[in-house]
Formats: sequence, C-alpha cells, structure tokens
Amino acid sequence: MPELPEVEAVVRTLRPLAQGRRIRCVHVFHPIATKPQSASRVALQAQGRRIRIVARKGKYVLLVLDRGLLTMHFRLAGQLLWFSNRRELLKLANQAENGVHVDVAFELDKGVLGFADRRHFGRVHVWESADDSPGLRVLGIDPLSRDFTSSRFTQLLAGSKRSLKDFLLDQTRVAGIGNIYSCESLCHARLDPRRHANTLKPQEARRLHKAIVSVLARALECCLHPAPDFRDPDWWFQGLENILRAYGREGKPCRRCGQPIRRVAQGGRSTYWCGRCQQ
DNA sequence: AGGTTGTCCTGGCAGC
DNA sequence: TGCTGCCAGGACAACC
Repeated sequence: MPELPEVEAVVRTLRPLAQGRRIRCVHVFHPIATKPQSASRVALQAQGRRIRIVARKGKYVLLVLDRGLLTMHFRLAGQLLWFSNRRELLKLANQAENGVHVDVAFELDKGVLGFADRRHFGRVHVWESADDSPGLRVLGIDPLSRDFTSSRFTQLLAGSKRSLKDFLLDQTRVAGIGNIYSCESLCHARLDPRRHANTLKPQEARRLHKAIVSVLARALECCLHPAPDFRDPDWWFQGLENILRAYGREGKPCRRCGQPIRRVAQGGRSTYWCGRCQQ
C-alpha cells in the first residue's frame, strides 16, 4: 500500500514527465474513480490546462494546474501508468487480451499519464483550489517538511489520548503515515503501539519523532532505487520487505531480540510489534 | 471538538 | 481440484 515514501517516489519520477505539460484530453474509462465527482466535471476542468507543479501532500499526488488543481489518491492499490501516445493507450487500456486496467487517462502534449486501481478505492478529483478539497484541507504536518519538529510533534502527542498506533494513522495530525510505517516507526522507537499518545515522556516523544524521520527516509531511499517504472503495469516497489522490522512479520523473530513478533487488531487493522522491545 | 464506527470495493485466500 | 464466502485496508461522513 502506497504511503508517504512510495507516493514521494512516484511524484519525483512523475515530475520530469508531466510538469509543464498541457493536458490535451482526458479519458475516464471507469467513472467510479472520480466519485463523487462526475467524470465530465473532471474531464472538463482538466482538459486544456497546463500542469504547473507536480507535488505531494500527505499521500495525495497534486497536479497544480494553471487553473485549479487535480488530486490523485492511491489508497490501497492504485498506481500510475505511462503510455507513449493515444494509440498505445487505446490499444492496451482495458482490453480483454493483454489488457491493462486503466481508470482515468490524461493525454499530455507528450505522452499519456494513466491512473489505475483495479480495486477501485483510489480516486482522481479536480478542485478550484486546495481549500475546496476536504481531504487536503485537514491534513496535518508533513513529516518530511521543516515544520515537523520534535517540539511540535511532542505537543501534538500531548493533545491526544488515542493509542499511539491510531494517533500515527490520523492524517490530521501527521500526514502520510499508514499502517506499515506506523508499525515500523513504533518498532524503531521501541514503544508499545497500545500506549496512549499523551502518556509519553519527553524523551520517548523525541525518540518517536526521530524514528519517524529515519524510517521514512530509509523507505524513500528504497523506493527510489530502483525508481518507479510507470511503463510496466506490473511494476511495484522492490525490496521493501527487507527493511521492515515488524510489519507483516507475525510469528517471525524480532530482529533485535529474537522474540516472535505479535499482531493485534487496532481500529480494525493489524498492528505488528515486539512485545519485549516495545514498552 | 475529539474520538469512534460504518461504508466503499475487489483480490486473495481460508475453508469446505 | 473448484467453489463460496469472508475480509483487509485508507479516507471520510456520520454519529456520539
């Protein structure tokens, strides 16, 4: 599932391909991908616009247009695709044989950008301004930004009584962390995911802040080498499993102490942690 | 206002 | 082996 590091790697790869280009034509093959906005609204508002900036906010990809903006969110399984031209797009998109699933495609003045999510959780939306997007408006601090300081983070922790795991998943506090990197950060910081945010000592809060920064930086490095290849519809980030210490490792030995990694459900999703190292 | 719950989808897999 | 049924997972609306 794409979280901040994966989305950041996608944005850095997309930027040289799309920034400065004009959107000639929009194809909405699966209107579910623009819900609740209508396909025609998305097409009409994007068509003819120039992409001024390719950026990321939390887990959103932003295409800032010369008028308004376009957001893409991958949720669990969304991805970007790249086609040489319209002919290649129409030959491959959603064909029964050798078909590539494509939900929305943007014909640029050079190349075609595709958005695909066969599970149809991912979304493509258009907005007059960033303030019009409910998802963007409420986003908290970006952990890769300068604003993400230890003291600011400590303040946020003190203001919440939720569990650390739920706190980290809350995009309105810190934006971009999902299930994987919340588990990894807590593992790195040696903190029990079930502890409540406002119970951390200052030194523990600093540890968690440092852990988040370092876990995300390491994952981003991994996501950039090799960088995403939008031309290969089967491409996915390689080697991430190797850097994970807790996520998805239930029953396997903790890399620090050897104790089996445990799993519990928190807020309806799985949390992985080491019962010995993380207190 | 902060916190919690239900909903949206479908691939993949457990269980028969 | 083949089929059915169940559920994870991120954002967000709707509730408490």
